[in-house]
Amino acid sequence: MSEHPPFAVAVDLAIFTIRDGALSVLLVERGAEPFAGQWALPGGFVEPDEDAEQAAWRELREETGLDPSARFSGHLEQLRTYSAPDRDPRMRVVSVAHVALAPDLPEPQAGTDAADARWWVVDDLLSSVDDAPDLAFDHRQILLDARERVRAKLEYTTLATEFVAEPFTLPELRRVYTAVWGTPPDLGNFRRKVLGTEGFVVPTDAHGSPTGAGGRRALLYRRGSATVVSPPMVRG
Amino acid sequence: MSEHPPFAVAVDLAIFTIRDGALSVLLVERGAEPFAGQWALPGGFVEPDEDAEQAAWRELREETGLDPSARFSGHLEQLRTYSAPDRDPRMRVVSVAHVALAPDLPEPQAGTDAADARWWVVDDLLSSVDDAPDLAFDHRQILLDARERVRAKLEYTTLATEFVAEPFTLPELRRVYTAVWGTPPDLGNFRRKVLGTEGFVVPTDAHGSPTGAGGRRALLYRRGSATVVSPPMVRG
DNA sequence: TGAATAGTGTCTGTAAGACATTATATA
DNA sequence: TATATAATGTCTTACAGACACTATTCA
Repeated sequence: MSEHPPFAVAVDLAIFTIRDGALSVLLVERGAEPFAGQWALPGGFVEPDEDAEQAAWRELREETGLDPSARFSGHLEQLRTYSAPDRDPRMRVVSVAHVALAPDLPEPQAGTDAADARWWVVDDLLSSVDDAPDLAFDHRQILLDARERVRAKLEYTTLATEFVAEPFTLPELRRVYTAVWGTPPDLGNFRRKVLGTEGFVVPTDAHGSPTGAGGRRALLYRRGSATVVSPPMVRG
Repeated sequence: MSEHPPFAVAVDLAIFTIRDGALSVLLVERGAEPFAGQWALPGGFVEPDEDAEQAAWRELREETGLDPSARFSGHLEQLRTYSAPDRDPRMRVVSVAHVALAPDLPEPQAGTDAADARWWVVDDLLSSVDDAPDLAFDHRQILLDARERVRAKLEYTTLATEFVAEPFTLPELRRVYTAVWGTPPDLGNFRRKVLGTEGFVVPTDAHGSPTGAGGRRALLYRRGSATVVSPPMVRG
């Protein structure tokens, strides 16, 4: 036990957002071996003076091209660590995977060692549609676990509000659940649950913009201070 | 980003059991620096040919002195990874912490580099009672997170059955919840929930042993195939 | 018989499921 | 006006909370 073989420690990120009503994830096309030309979750190595969470924040800023000084609107949390001995053909690398949620980020920029970067519809990636790429490393498994984490957390937390920009309407928030769970929660019951959970959302006195297709204009809300929903919302 | 500084990767284990009605955790007294003489969670370095989970199983067998060939009755799962740059004064070590649950294990044996090993009542360790020791490294934080994981998982999974040896009685199972949550669930409601959840427990036709103090003898059950409890049990 | 423990039954309140209905906007 | 969307209301059912009651064992 006095041995401690050298490892590299990396972070990988599943950065989710809702685009066109679909849960989407940011992938980068690898420019270097291994898996050059294949799509992968963004990530990088942990530096000597930072912990995994700091490294994840740094990668998040780099990959999304956000101003480092700008306050990130969204959520970042550790998912789990992947450590199969052969998960990277070059050497022994353990990856501390993270999940990030954000409202409508700008179109991504290809990073320094990425050939390209773009948003993908998660269900397309995971249900093996025709033109869905194989993901590099064990990133398909990470993405599966990350999606399940997000699905589960929508049930018993207020995390869904991290997917919408403030101020937001309840129909917008409901579309988050629809995208993540694949089926829309009942309109009336959804409103009852959200508005009946103290601190889930706080009302403003303003109305949203016209919907474009006609129809009543929705009221606007901001995030409340509550983080847990008890009893949980249930998946349709 | 082509650098990847060398790290050591370790696993640490919070091994829980119920002893004398109290949630208890196995600690080892460190025999070597750093933190020699202090109490710590058992753990060790990940070997080149194994992943973190395999390393955790190996450490679990070593620390509990179980026959490696014997089937372990219990549960092991990854908790989270701790990676603060200064968490080990010797060098850069990231630790993939795990949680293990087991019914009444035998008294532990001190391992090769541990001066001693014993069970501690978790609440005594975490509420800073007089003779409660400071834990080595960041193990107090790991233990806090591990306890919260166990508390939460009792709510929405059948994990409590991993704390009792088969066959078991419902009063025994109820004492698990009492120990973990600190307050006993209502007797009748507890039975209704457990028996009403398909596959939580399966009845046998046998009765348990006399209680010693008089009283009706409880029926015996085995674990069912269900893993989730929905809607969840709620903490008293 | 009385104390201790295991097990059953019942009333009540809360909240979810499944709708129907009303309100406000645009074309 | 018709249509589309947002918001509210209502009836029913499932289930948890609280607690009373019965059953079985030992001293």
